[in-house]
Amino acid sequence: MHRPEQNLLQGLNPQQKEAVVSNAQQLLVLAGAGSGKTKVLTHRIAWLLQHQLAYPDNILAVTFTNKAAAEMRSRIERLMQASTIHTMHASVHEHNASNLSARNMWVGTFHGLAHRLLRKHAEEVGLSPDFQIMDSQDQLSMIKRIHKEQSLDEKRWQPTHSQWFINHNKDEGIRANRLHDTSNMYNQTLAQIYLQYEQHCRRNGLIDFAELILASCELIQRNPELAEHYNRRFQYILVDEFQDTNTMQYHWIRSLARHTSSLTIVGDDDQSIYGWRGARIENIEQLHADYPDIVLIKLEQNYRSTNTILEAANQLIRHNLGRMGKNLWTESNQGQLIQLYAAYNEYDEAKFITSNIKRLFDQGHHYGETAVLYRSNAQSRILEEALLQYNIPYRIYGGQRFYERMEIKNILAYLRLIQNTDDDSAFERIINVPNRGIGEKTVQNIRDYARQNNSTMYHAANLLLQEKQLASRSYQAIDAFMQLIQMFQQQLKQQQLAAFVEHVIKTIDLAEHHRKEKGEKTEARLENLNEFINAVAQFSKNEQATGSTGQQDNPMLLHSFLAQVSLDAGERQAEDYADAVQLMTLHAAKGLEFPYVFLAGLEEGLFPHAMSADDPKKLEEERRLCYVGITRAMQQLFISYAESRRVRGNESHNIKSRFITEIPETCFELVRAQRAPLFQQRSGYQPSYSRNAYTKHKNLTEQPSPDTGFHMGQRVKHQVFGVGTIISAEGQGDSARIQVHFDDQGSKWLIASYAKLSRV
DNA sequence: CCTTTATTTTTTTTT
DNA sequence: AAAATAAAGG
Repeated sequence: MHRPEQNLLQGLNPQQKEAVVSNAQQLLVLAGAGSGKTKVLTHRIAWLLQHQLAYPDNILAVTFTNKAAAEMRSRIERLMQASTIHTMHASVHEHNASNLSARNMWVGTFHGLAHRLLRKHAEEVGLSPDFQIMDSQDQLSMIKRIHKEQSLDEKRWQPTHSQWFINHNKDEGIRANRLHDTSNMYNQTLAQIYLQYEQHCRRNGLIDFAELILASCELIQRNPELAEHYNRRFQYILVDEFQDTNTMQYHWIRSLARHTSSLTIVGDDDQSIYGWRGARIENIEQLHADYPDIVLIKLEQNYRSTNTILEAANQLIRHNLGRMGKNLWTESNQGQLIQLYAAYNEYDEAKFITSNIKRLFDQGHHYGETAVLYRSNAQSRILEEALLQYNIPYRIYGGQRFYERMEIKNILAYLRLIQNTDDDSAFERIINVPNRGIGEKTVQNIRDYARQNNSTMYHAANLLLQEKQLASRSYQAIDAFMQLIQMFQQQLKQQQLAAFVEHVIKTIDLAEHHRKEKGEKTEARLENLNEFINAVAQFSKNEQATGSTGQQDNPMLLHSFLAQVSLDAGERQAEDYADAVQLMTLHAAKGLEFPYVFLAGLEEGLFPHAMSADDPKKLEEERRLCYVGITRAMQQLFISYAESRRVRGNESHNIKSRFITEIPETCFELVRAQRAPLFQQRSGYQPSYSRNAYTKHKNLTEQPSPDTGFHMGQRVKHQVFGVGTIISAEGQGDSARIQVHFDDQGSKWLIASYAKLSRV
């Protein structure tokens, strides 16, 4: 029989062990990609429990994504079941067994946990007890409304900029009333918008993401007793992905930890990729300043990738300055070289990727072993088309999320308005969905009236009805709408929540509404609505099982459902278990690993993105993003770039990404055209359907080639440069270029259609 | 006030 | 290329 310690420490390397058992008051674990950081975190928690250094409710573990939080929770639960923690504790504290449930542990995202704090103490920070969370879309619509109210010039004052301004200040802990720089009109106006925004939020009972963190910080700061309470409770605070924390999140940790709690910080400065969202890589340095005695442990042994992949990653990231310094190593074998493919265009790239996936599948691999990673979501469409054509099952993460779909946002807005009539975003969104004859002018009326009376739009609409200052058509329409909402409010209590939601959808006849709109999305929309009802049913079931809500308290149930929805963007659960290729952005890929990884679109302007080109700091973040991408791969990595690509409707030509050249050539194996010929000389006649690049490309590679094409390695003669050998070629049609190494003149790129080469 | 059509904008990543 | 917004016509 194993001693319990062996269960938890078995298979760990010395550094990992040290991190798991450390009794340092502050511990910083710099954990490279694939070095087993989640393992260390979960095992450390299990270790603390096992040795009775902590009960579950003494532990606070913070991550960034819901996925990571769920993963951590389930791994801890598995460890607790496997080891003898439960029995050991139970024998000592039989009377207190309920404390031992993992449920008492606070494991979650920053936003999720902050939300939990605020729910418990809403009044103390002046929040309405039934406040709701708005996502960035809702936030933007509120800001647009404010801009309209202030009648700001739409060209000069962009709502998105105001949004950035507000969020940025909140992330730094600055409230509107602290903005004293009124030296110029510009700052004055922004401060004014911010102030207005805060008022609107309060009036509507809404808070945004940044507010969750900021308000809970203020809560702790202003209430020494509460601070004391949570301080004593959370004796062990563990933070994952620390490099992605922003100023307020770090503050949040500090205010909960003070000096009495033990801090375990895990992070990797090389994987900081959320600077654009306020993340401060400097927080790692700040940590040393704030806690001089902090113990540093580096995890540098990688258990994930082959030596080749690791070498590429190491060499790439060396181009960043001011790193904390870390060099990953592995005992694994060399592995295969990185396959580098220069595609003509994005379709050719997609074909390269799909045909390799197909090949891997034919060799007996599962589709699920493969991931395709890209810089921006827009790239997924072409890949998707190609995968469909090859009949390869795939799953796309991110992009259009479930709860962000229009039809879902609409039904959510109904539910939000039913739950809280002060929610102006919800009110505006659905007052005329489906069409009930309330046009822009009437809405503007309500908006103005609300502003005059400092009230919410729902309230203003009621006032307008009472005062009968409306044209009879609008009067009837608004009256009907208000009665509809009131009726729903009463019916909410009379049936199961899911049934109620179904009832709402039926009553307002969203099915008919979506049938009327053009396009072929109707079916999908209705399916999504059904899925939404299922989600509600599922949620109700879970809530009732955990007993946190009374059985028949529908308003409460609806309230917590809405809160959950805004915090959890809603990954599609459907087809979760199907064997499918995984498509996602590089950001979404962090923390994951796959045997086979394709990095697509490594072109200057796309990756690194043009937005980052002029700022060295941003460029370094792009490089870290690339580093993250490379280190996702376990067995083999494929990198591709396209010579030309359609961006926002028009074609653009880009050179290959600097990141490719920063990786040693010895790591690569260049993939040339998969089938001869390399390219075709443009013929005089172009059939009309060849405007579709995909069709064109298909013709190019799948039909036997006419003899007019040139081949790699072929000897050719140029009128000026003389005789040479074809060493490379790119593009097709007009843009087809070839690189010829001339015997006397060296290598030159030539446009195939102009060069007038003759065969030797 | 609604529907259809023309025009303009889009900035990349997400809790 | 798609989505959001503006303008026109009914």
